[in-house]
Amino acid sequence: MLLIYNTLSQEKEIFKPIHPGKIDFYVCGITVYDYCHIGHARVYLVFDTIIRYLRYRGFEVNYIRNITDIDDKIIKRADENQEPMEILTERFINAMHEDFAALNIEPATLEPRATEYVPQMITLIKTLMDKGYAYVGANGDVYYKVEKFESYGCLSHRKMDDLQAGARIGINESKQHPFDFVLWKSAKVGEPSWASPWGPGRPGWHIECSAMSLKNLGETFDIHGGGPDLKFPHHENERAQSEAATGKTFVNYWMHVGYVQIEKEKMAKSLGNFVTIREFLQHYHPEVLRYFSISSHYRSPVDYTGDHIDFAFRALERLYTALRGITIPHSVSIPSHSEYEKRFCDAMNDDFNTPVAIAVLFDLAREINRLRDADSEEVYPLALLLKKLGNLLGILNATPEEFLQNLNGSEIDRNEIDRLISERLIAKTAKDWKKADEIRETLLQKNIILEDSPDGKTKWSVKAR
RNA sequence: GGCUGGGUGGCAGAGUGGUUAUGCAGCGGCCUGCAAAGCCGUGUACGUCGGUUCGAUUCCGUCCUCAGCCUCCA
Repeated sequence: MLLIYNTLSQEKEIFKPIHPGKIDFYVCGITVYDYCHIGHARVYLVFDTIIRYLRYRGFEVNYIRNITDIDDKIIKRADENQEPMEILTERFINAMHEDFAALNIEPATLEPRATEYVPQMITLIKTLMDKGYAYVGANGDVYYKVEKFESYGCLSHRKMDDLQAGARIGINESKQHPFDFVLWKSAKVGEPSWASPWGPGRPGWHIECSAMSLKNLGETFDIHGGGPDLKFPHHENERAQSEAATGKTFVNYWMHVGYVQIEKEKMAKSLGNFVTIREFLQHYHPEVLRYFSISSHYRSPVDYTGDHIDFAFRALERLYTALRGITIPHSVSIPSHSEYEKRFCDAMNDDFNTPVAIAVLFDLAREINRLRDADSEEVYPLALLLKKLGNLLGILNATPEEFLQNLNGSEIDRNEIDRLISERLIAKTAKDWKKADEIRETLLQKNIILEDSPDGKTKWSVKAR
């Protein structure tokens, strides 16, 4: 039994897919006009983890994650850069793919681009016009008539009356109601445009996702996810458009991830307080960001600080240390009915409780350490299991050495470290403890920590910053 | 002002009507040339004030307080 918290009902519900064994999953993707930041990373890392787990549970997951490649901000940025919009979007789509790949986020099953679905959007807007849910405003833009959709506000749990018309929304005389939102924008000079029954123009943001999901997943599908800031108005509007057009339930389960905050404030492009994924990866191993993203529950906000990133690093360090130096014989297989795996699944089945699932990993690591200290053969199946469960969460994919000796952002190189260790071994053999300790201290100053093994060898790792 | 979600031990972070995760840090021990790592042991935690209850951190109400949304935003 799998429980999923549904934003619409605000309750955990037993998950029932429309088609047994198959899940249609739509997540709103990126508007491509800049590099992705840590806030984006968390959302897509979270859904990646969820989808990995669903697939492990045997579901065939059809994962659609769109790209918004036509939008006001894109046009503005292209204009600022004095470059064609397509060149700009292509560049940031490529950058996004690089970043996501670096984070080991599995590719979506399909990645539709808004500009490829303009005919479907026009058809959808026509349907809304025919049904009386849309009108052409005085300025030539086409608007959605919010008041006609009775359950408008249900998803974001607000009533039309509470929305305080005009309080924070500028008065637009072309609209019949302040909350009516644009479906089709008539073209301005020099802007990209498509022909339509309402003249040349371009689609509004919300209609994109309605059209792309309708085309690829049908009128009703299982799960719709996205960042928390999309709940209102984007998802509310999507729902209003889709349900008005088809007369069917749009989505069965709505999922929203918590914010990434920085210094107790939301991280956002518009606030300029963001750290990009690629900046992060210059200093840290990608799994550190993943661990940071899933070590709190996906619906909770998390605060991005150096300390919290350190915690994530240290936690992974412990897991990798448990696996370090264990060479698993090929004959060993993963235990089939492990209590650890059961606890792990129980946690994940409860609305993807990754913190509890991770706690199981640590219990496993402790057991591995114990068994290894006791020279027990039993260590091998458990090490395999730890790797398997870690991989399900998208961590422990590297070798312990790759992770523990990740020198990104360090000021010392591998050869220098090896040289100093050799020098120290000579000193140690001569029982010159003073010199041996000096070398160890020198390396520690550069964030390299040494460990002497009983067999006389010395291992090194990078310390948390 | 409306809506949403929080306030848990030194920090982070789960969870539960009674047995009180997990990680980091601390303390004691084992191990080590010394360390590190690891192992063993160790901590009168649940914002306030009331209520329900044999018993509440967990349920209900009050209050205080934090964050987010109500405009583009993952």
